[in-house]
Amino acid sequence: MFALVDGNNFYVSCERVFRPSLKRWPVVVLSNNDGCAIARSNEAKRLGIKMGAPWFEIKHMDASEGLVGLSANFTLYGDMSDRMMSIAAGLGPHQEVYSIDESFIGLAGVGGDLTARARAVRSRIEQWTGIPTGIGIGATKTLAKLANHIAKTAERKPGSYPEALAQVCNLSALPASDLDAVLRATPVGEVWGVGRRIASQLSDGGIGTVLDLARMDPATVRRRWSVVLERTVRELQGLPCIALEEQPAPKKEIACTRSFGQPVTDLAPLIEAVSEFAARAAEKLRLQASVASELLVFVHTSPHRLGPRFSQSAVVPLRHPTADTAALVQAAVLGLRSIYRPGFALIKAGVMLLDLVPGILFQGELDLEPEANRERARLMATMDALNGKYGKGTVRLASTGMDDRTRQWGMRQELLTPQYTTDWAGMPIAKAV
DNA sequence: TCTGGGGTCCTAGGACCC
DNA sequence: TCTGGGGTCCTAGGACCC
Repeated sequence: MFALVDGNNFYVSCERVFRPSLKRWPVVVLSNNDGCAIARSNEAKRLGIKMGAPWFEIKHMDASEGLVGLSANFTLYGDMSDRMMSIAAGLGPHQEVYSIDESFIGLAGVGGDLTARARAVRSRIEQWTGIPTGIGIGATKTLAKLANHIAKTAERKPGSYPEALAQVCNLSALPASDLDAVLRATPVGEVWGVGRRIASQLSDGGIGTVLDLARMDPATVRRRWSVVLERTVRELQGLPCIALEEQPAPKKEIACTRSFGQPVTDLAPLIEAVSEFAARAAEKLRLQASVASELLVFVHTSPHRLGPRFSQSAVVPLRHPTADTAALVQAAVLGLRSIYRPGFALIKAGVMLLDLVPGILFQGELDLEPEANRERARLMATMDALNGKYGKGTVRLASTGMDDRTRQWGMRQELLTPQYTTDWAGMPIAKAV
C-alpha cells in the first residue's frame, strides 16, 4: 500500500504562508526570467489561466481581476519542501521524495485506519508549515497518484467526486462499485504515465476513462504501445510494478541552462554566463560525488522571435573525468568559442555534464599526479564548504563575473519575494498595530 | 517588448562483430 | 541463378514526469 502526499499549488502556497493577504486572490508564480506561469492558485485556474501561460499575455488581469504575479523564489520553496517532507515521513516507515512538492510513502506494516492516519498527517503539515496538501492512498504508486488527483479535484470542484474523498482519498477502502464509478468519472489523461500524446491515441480507440484503461488487456497494450504503458495498466489493476525508491539514484546527467534577461550578442558576456553555468553544474556534480567525462555547451536565439536564427552545441570530451570547477569551466569556454558566431541575438545558453561516473572509481587510477589532484579536490571541498556557509557565489572563479549587478545576461526577477526562511535579511517581522 | 528548467526511460535502426 | 544467423553497442528521437 502506498500514499502520495502532494502540496496544493505548492509554490503559491509557500508564498501565501508569508503573505496571507494573497489568500483568496488569483496568484501565479512565474518561471525564471518571469516568462510564464508555472504555478497557479485555484482562483487563477478559475480565471482560465493555463499552465505555462506567458506572463505578458495574462498580466493585464492584474487590474481587472486582481491577479498577482510573483517571480519564482526557489530558495524559499526548497526550504518549505524540506519541512513538509519531514512531517509527511511520519505517515509510514518508507518515503520516496519524488519532487519538490510530492512524496510517496510506503505503508507496508502500518495498521489501523489509514484514512484517519492520513487526515492527521495532513492537518499536522498544514498546522506546522501552513501548506495545504492532498493525500491519495492506493495499492500501487499509480493508484496512489490517481487517488491524490481525486482528493485535490474533489476539494477544488465540489460535485466532481463524492465529498468524502476530498483532501484525503483512500481508493483501497472503496467498495468495488464505488471504485468503478470514480474511475469512470476520471479522464484517462489524468493517469500518471499517460501524457497528451497517448491520451489522444487512447481516446481515438474508444478508451476515454481510467476505467476503460484499467480493463484493457496488458499484452495488447504492450503490443500497440510499449512496456511502459503495460506497467501502468497493471498498476491500475492493483499489481505493483513500480517500486518505492528511498535513496535517489545518482543523476546520469546534470544540466544548468538559463534564458537571459535580455538578448546577448557579444562573446564576453556569453563566456561569463557559460562559466557560471559550468560552475553551478560542477557544484551539483560534487554533491553526488560523481565525475563527468564529457561536457556539452549550447546557445540559441529565440524560437519565438523573427530575425536570424542560430542554434548550435558542442560536446567537449574531458581528458580525465573530473569534477573540478576550473577544468569544467575551461572546457565549457573552449566549446563556446568553437560554436560562437557574432551577430545573433542569443536568448539562452546552457551547460550539460554527461557520461557521469562515481568519483571513487577514478581515485588513484590512471592518475599521474595524485598529489596535485588531491590538492585540487581539497580546494573544491573548501570552496563548497565556504559557499555552503556564507551563501552561493561567495568564492568563485573570476571568469564567472565579478559582480552580479553588472551581468547583462542576468535573469529578470522583478517580482521576487524575500527569502523568509533562509536569510536573516528576509526574516518577516510581526508588528503590533 | 515579452514564452522555464531539469530530468528519465524506451525503442528503432544502424554499425559492427563473429 | 544464388547471399545466414545471432548478437552487442550506440545514437537519435519520442514520450513522459514535475
